[in-house]
Amino acid sequence: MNESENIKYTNQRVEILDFLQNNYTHPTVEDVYEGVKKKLTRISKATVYQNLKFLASKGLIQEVNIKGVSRFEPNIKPHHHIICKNCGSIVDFESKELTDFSLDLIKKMKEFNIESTNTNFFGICSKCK
Amino acid sequence: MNESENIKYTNQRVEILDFLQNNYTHPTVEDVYEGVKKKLTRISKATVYQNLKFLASKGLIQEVNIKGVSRFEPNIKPHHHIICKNCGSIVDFESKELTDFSLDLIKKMKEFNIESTNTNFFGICSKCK
DNA sequence: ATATCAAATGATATTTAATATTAATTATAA
DNA sequence: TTATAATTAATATTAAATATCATTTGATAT
Repeated sequence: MNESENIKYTNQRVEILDFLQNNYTHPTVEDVYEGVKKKLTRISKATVYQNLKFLASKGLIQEVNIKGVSRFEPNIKPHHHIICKNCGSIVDFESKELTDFSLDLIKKMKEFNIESTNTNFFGICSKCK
Repeated sequence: MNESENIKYTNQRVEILDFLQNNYTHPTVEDVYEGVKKKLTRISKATVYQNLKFLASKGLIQEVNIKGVSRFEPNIKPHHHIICKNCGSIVDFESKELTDFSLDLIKKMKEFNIESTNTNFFGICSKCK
């Protein structure tokens, strides 16, 4: 983190960030809460909510909403998601090519000031088929 | 609708479908409820929920989840969305080119059986900037 | 035209995700 | 070490969505 920003490194915050940086399954708040509780048994779910929002606002993690629920991931590079319609599992798909293609296509849209783009792919994963 | 499927055309269902087919603002359930209530004053919100789900399952409308809330639209062709980060307004972006490009890119992903794709563009709309 | 019956409705209760409030606690910098 | 601003934890509240179920309705066969 950026020392000029005066960020407090509390135990809770460190554990939440650590949990997420070792987890590429796109966990929900509930998942993070359950995971972190193993080390910090007295942590409150509100703290998990607050810190996930906070860490995302600082750009240290990324929030992604899938089918109405927020999920969090350590991969902060622009990327896309492949989502299983059946089990809901999510896999990252990094493709600068796709991001660039999308942004290039949208340039003609003068009314909107486009800043970012992301593509979701829906299908059936190998486990489910 | 498909007559072989034995679908009941209730007043409520017809009004909900009609409301949506004249509305390209991607209304929420609440929006649809408020809109339809003008004609069917005694309609229940549960009925709106049920019918929107039903109509989407029949492919007559499309459900899209933006920032955690479900929205519904009459445009059932594959398309993409441009979303204002500030006011939340949503504009359709039809581009077979982008859909095809995306699907073509993902073909190498043998584990997943990809069926569809959609891209969200985030930015600031003309009103907000 | 009427009876039948599965489907749909509406009212309400419940669940779930997320946010808000606030007193007590804690991390940092002076 | 102290001051103080941020953070925590517990709880309350809100909002979206789903579940339940008695009653009603619409399509079909007669």
